[in-house]
Amino acid sequence: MDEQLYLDISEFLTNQIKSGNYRMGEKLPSENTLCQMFATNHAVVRQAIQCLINRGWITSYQGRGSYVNSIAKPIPYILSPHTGFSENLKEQGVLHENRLLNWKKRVPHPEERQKLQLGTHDLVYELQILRFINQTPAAVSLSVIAEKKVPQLSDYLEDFRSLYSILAVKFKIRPVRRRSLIDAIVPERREAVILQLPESLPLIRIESLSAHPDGSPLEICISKIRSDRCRYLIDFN
Amino acid sequence: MDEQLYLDISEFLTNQIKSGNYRMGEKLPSENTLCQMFATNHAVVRQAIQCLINRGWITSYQGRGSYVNSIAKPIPYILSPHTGFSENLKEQGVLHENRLLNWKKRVPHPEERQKLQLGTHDLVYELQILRFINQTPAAVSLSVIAEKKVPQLSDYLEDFRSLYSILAVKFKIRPVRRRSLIDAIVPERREAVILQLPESLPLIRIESLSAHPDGSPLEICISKIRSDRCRYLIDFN
DNA sequence: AAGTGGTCTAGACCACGTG
DNA sequence: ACGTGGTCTAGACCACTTG
Repeated sequence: MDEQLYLDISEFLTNQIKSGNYRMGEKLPSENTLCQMFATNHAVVRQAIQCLINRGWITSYQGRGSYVNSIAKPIPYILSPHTGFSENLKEQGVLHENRLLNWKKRVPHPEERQKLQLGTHDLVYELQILRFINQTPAAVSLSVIAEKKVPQLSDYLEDFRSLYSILAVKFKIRPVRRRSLIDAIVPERREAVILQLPESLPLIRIESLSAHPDGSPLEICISKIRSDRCRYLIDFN
Repeated sequence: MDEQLYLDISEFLTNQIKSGNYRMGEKLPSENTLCQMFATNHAVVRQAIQCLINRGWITSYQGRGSYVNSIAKPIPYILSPHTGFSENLKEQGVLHENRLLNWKKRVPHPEERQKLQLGTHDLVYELQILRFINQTPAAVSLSVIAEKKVPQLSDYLEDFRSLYSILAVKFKIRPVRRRSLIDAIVPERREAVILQLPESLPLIRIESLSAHPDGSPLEICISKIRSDRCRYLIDFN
C-alpha cells in the first residue's frame, strides 16, 4: 500500500498540465527522462502515461514523443426537426466539409425495413460519410435511405458535397427529423483511425429517423461524433 | 511487425465472447493460464486484458478473476420539456431510486448567477444525487437551484426521495426543461468508483436548464449517466 | 546515428477473495 | 493456504522520426 508510483507520476503530470506548466501542443519529458526523474523503469512510466492518454490529456507518437492535446471548444450542434449536419454548421459560420467514403445499393435489414416501412422487394441506398469541422475529421455517418424515395441517387454522387443538398436540389425533398437516440460509445479501432482519435476517447452516437415532408419514413442515420469537437444542443422553446 | 501478440490474445478473447464461448457473467481463464496458453508472460497478457476492459467487454476483480460483462439493454430516457428523471422512469415501469449524497447552500458562481438571473446577494442550493436503476448505480446529478424560488428547501431534505416531487408537493412547482446540452466524457476516478464503472467506459453528460412555470430560470442540472444503462430519446413529434 | 515510443521477457512481491 | 489480479523491476529489441 505504498502510494502506487504510477498514480503519483500520472497525477504529477496531470497537475503540471492543469497548472499550465505544460501548455497545449507542448512535448512532455521523454519516457526515459521520467524514468530517471522518478527513479523507476519503462513499464511504470508507461502505465502512468497511459492514464493521461485515457483521460484525453495527451497523445503519444512513436518516435516523436508525447504531446499535450489542444482543447478546442466544442461546437454546439443544434438538434431540431429541420437541421441537417451541413446546414446547421454553415449557419454557425463553421468551416465544414464532407467526404463520401463509399456507397452501395442493397437489401435492407429487417429492422431497417420495418423502420422505413419498406415492401418486400424495396432496396435502400447506404452512404458512409466522413465529416470534417475546421479541416479535421469530426464524425462518421452511415445513412440508409429508401431507394424508391430517391431513384437513381447514385447518378448524383460524383463530386459529393452534402446528402441533404442533393435531396433538396435533385429531389426537392427537405427531410424532417422525427426521433433521435443518443448514447456514448468507445470507438472501434477502425473508427479511431479514421477520426484520428486517441483510441480511448468516447464518441457520441446518435441514431436518427427522418421523414419525407409527406410524413413517410425516409432515412435512418447513425452518426458517431468526436465529443471534443461537437456537442448536441436541444432547445425546447 | 510480428503480429503483435497482445493484439492476437485480445482478439482471440473478444471473438470467444462474441461467438458465445464465454457467456455474460462467466469467468475468463486466469492470467496465468493465458500466459501458458500463449507461451508468454504476465505483462503481455495484462495488456491484452486491458484492451477488453477498455472496450467494455469484461471487468477484472482483484483476487477473483475477469468476468464477461452483462449487456443489459439500456433504458430509453425520454428527453422532453416536462420530464424529471424519476417520473420519466416510473412511467416506463422501471425500478428506480435516488440517494442524496450531500447538499449545501452557497454563493453561485458567476456563470450560474447569469444563467439563473440572480441578484448580487441571492444564494443557491446545490444537491448532489446518486440515481439507481434496477438497484444498480446509473447516474450522478448535480442540481443547482435558486434559493429564492425554494426557500427552506433544506427542511425537506430528510428522507429524500426525489427533487422534483419535493418541488411539486412542497412548492407547487412543476419545472419546465428549456435547454439541454449533451456530450460524452471519460469518468473521473471518483465518478467511476461511485458508479461502479469500469474506469474506461464513457459517460453521457447532460447539462440542462429548467424554468419555473412563470418562465423564470429555476435550476441548472448536470447529470452524468452510464451509457450502458440509459440512452436519451428525443421525439420531435 | 541518436532519440523516441511500442512490444516483450522473466522474473518478484503485494492485496484481495475464496475455500 | 492458495489462487487471483495489481504493481514493480531491470533489462532487451523493434519501429518510427528527426537531425
